Amino acid sequence: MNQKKEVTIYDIAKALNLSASTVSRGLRNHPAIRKETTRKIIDKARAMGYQQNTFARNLRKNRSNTLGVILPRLDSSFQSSVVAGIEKKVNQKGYNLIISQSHESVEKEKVNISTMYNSRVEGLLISLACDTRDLNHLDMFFGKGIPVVLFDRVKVDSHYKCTSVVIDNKKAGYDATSHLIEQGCRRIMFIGGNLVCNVYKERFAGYRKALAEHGISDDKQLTFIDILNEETGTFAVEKILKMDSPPDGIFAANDSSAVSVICELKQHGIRVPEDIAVVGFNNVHLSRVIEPGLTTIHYPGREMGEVAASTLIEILGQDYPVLTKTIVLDHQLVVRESSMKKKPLPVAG
Amino acid sequence: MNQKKEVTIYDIAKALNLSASTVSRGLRNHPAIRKETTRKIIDKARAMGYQQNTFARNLRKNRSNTLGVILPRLDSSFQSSVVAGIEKKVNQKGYNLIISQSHESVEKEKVNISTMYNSRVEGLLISLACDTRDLNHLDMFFGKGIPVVLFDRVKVDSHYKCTSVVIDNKKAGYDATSHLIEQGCRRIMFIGGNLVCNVYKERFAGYRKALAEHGISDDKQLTFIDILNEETGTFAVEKILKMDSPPDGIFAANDSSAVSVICELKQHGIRVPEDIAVVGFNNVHLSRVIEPGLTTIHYPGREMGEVAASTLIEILGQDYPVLTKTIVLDHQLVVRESSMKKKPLPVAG
DNA sequence: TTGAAAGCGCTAACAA
DNA sequence: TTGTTAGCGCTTTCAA
Repeated sequence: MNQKKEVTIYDIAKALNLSASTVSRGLRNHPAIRKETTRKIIDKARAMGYQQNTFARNLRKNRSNTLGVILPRLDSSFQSSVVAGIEKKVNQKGYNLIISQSHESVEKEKVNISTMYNSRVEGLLISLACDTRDLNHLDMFFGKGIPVVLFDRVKVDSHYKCTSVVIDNKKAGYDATSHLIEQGCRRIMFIGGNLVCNVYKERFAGYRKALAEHGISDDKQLTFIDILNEETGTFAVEKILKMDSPPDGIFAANDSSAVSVICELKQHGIRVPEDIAVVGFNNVHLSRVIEPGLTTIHYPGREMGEVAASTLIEILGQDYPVLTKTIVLDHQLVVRESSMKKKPLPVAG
Repeated sequence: MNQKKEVTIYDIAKALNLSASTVSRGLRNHPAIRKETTRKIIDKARAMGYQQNTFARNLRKNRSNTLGVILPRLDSSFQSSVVAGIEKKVNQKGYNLIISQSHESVEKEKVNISTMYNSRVEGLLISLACDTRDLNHLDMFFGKGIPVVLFDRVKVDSHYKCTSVVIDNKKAGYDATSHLIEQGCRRIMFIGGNLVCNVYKERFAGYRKALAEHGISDDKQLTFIDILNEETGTFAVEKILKMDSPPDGIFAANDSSAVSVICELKQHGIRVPEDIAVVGFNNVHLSRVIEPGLTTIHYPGREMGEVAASTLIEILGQDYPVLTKTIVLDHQLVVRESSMKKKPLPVAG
């Protein structure tokens, strides 16, 4: 396929009886070229169907004009909204974007990082796989001074200089748990993902802090760690059913697990929130649709993507950028029926 | 940033007292090079931190090793699962992937197409914006023989040669509507998006065919065309409430609108399925969570992405590829409670 | 205001 | 089995 010879600046030069350098300048609107000449060059280029050869340009200028994103999975409603935000910003600023998924595995993540490096991305946006324990595999980027911006799933490591965009997960976990306590819950179960991952670790820390502050002793039995997805509920509820003294509240570290827990509880005739109140995390669309409506932490995915992308692009434009900034976005507790033990049920929000 | 001089094959050649071409060959495991030499070259390259320069290689070989995807939006649970499938396959085959969103606008789509073209993608995967009326803006690709694979939102145009991956939307619309008729519905409302878009147009055609076959005259009042999203229900139900003889069934051309319709109906005390039965389209996770469970058309997003990507890569590998193939994936009607007027409600599936 | 020439790093045809 | 050489298309320095 794709045989036809490309039109080059030499072809344009010949057609116009100019030199290639003049054409090159004209095409980029160089001030040293006479307006008329520039005009002629651009017209001719269009007429001949000229298309600039990015490789030659990049080779010459040693720039790729491309940014990379690596994230655990694209088919997650939260993560895809983050990428949507990233893509929008990056595109706006005239960069290209290459994307890959780590499928929640450090090993795949390493491969992706190499690929990005070899593609000579000028900057990298990354949300870590849940089993990533350190940032060593990003060494090649740090070593060459290619800026890396971590978002959402980050790792703080004083050794490496990079920017992060996050929310205050500990505070959010604290807010969620405190809300359950205010609603009268005393035995609150935590359902979370791999604690190697900052988001779950911190949400868990916030949960424990809230319990401690209210003098509630924390019962190991009430900690349930697993992969969080649409099946989490099956296993979590199975565990609950076997307990001598079951929980009266659940804080699940993401919405899909929270929703699956609610579905499963309902199937076993356990009432939500009367028997067990539930709070989730993320405020995905689902949480407004399920009955009872899911109380959850709202958390701006699209915005997080836009901020991460803007920050990276900003760094790229600076000669002496600050590389260790941490940007913390706001979160809010959105109260719906799934946690309202006290007041009469309001209309779904 | 990024000042350090790169290691090139010349540096390796010098260090090893070889020529650059030998190094180039060794690096790619060329059979003509002695095993021992190859080994030495590779070791040295690693030791020196050599990183191959893709631009020079691409410039020389006139290949980019990159594929492009353009789709309406990344933050849609269906579309993001398609991209997830695409990314996986493309990555597996060693290509890079660049992605952009048209935000459902032909104009943005045109810009994206140009960018992809300028990035010299070797092939393009595209799901059209809903207001795209023809494929003229893809001319540059066809003209240069760069293969284009359309998926999901396609346009059939005998003028252009390209491959499509779709489902049989008309049949699916027919299936959905027939099911409602079997359940005893006689006044069935169609809720769809812009009919310029093949998926809505065909689902509508299937709907009308089913009505016609059952001798149900079709009432213009029962056709509701709008942007399909989480707010569609508000407007659709508003219309229903004003009708003299309201529908007893609704076929909504995607799940998010179907779900929003159900929520809105319930809020107005209209029972689903008793008063109005509802069928959606896509089988997103949501449809299993809402109550009553949403009857819908299952439609394999991830698989569609994988098939589209594989097809494109296959074409790229052929000297005389067949470019006008249409691949039709299976769909199935998934029956849940939202449409079960007749039988007692089964357990949610 | 324009042109000549060198070179970015790599590959491949041809020669040895 | 290895080396020589030319050139992919562009930008940029230096000269005119």
